[in-house]
Amino acid sequence: MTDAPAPKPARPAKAPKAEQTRTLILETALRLFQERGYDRTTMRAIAQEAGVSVGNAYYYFSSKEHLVQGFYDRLEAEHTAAVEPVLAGDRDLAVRIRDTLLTWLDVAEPYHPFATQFFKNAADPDSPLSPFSPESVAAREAAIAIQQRVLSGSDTKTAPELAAQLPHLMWLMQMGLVLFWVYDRSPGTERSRRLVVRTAPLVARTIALSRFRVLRPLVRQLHEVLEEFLPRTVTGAATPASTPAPRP
Amino acid sequence: MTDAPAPKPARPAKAPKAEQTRTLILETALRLFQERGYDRTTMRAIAQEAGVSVGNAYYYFSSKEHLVQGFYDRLEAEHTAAVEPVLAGDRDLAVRIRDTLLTWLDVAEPYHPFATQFFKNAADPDSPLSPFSPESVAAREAAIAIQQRVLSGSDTKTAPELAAQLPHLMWLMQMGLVLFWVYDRSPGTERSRRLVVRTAPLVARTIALSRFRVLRPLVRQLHEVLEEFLPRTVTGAATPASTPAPRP
DNA sequence: GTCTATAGCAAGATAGAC
DNA sequence: GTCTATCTTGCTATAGAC
Repeated sequence: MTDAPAPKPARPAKAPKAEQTRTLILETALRLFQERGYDRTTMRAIAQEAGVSVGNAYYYFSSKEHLVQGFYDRLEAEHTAAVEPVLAGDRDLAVRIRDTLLTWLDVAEPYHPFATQFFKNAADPDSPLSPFSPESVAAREAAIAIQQRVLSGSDTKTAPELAAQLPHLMWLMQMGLVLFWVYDRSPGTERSRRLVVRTAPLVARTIALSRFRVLRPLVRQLHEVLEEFLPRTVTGAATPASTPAPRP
Repeated sequence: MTDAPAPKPARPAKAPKAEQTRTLILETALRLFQERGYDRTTMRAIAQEAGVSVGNAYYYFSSKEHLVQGFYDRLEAEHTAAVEPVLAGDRDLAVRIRDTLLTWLDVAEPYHPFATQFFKNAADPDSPLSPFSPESVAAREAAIAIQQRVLSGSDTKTAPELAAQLPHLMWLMQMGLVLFWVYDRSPGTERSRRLVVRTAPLVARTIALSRFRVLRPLVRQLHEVLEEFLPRTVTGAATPASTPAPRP
């Protein structure tokens, strides 16, 4: 292979200049968000700081919210990377749950000041930033996949009925933690960490207990409720034809 | 006493004119919210429709959000009234939980279209509309008090350790339902109703089971976590000196 | 296809006069 | 307490340069 010195790359991921501008705008926005907070960062300021026109910023990101989606994806990617040692480590379920969530708190920590500010947009059902929105499918599925590995890599056996639903359920719990974290004003979000440390064993124990005889009818009932109300169990593979009727 | 014909009233609840203007603005706003939705109701429109200036509207309500607080309080009052027969009725816990929540859904139903629009503001920790904000204490305590009556009026005995915390916990669950309801796009929010019907027996059963031997350590652990993380157990009466350190 | 410049709208919020 | 005028900012639109 002769190495081509030409600056003309065979097949750039996108037009290189465009991608560059796009990244520049995103980076600038994220930086300003972190410096001044979401609300106090105007589109004008982002454009100016990035050295582009307002129109150009809107050319790449059709709204201020869409800029945040970039942050969203980055956070998920960072967590996925950072949590790897945990998933490959200890097999004790309580430890795995705890460390997975603590890792998320670590990764998210630097963004806490401005995350709280745009969180309200994430809570809007109509916003693309909502964790339940179609735009967030990728990040959501990645997060659920992590929970699945938390479970499957542990030495705890789960009630077979719940196996397929537990990762999704645990993701919901994680959303609860995010909610708590957003409201958490303690220094270093110490309270959120403490909540995780205290709750993880509780959750692990509950999962383990779900195989107990006495709890069988309860678990069965829970299974049915989840079956009906969870959007759809993880990764289309499992549970082929269990929904009574497809919702249009 | 000579009756003074002067327009100077002895001690009106507030300056009468002021109170009148305030109420007028609030009623107008609530009406417009219901007619057009939250976002599409401008402060200009509210002011115009109420026959006052924009500045005047802001004199009484320092932001658009503060206008919604009025709605908040009204909803809580309506629920309190409507739920009375339920609280005085059947002693079966599952039934009480179910009907209390169904009643809430009934009361809230007319507001669903615009409630979803301002919900995002309620999710902002810094907003006075947040259910956890100081401004919402009144509505929150009222809601928790209802849950307390749901429990105390039932024939189910609860684990003594959890007794003081359960109402608060059930209120949290109710907040979860509200979240689901906000996202619920099914006709007549039928899915929310179904969720209540399916979940209420599950919750009642879990509460009943909490007295079981096997679950004792779990319940104890749960108690400790709640003790630490619930803002403070209902109505200052109970649990006098259990917090480790008062947060400033 | 990428980008600038600029003008303008809508709507939340504020200042200061009366 | 109330008003008018003004500011701010997210967002759109257009016309045109490269």
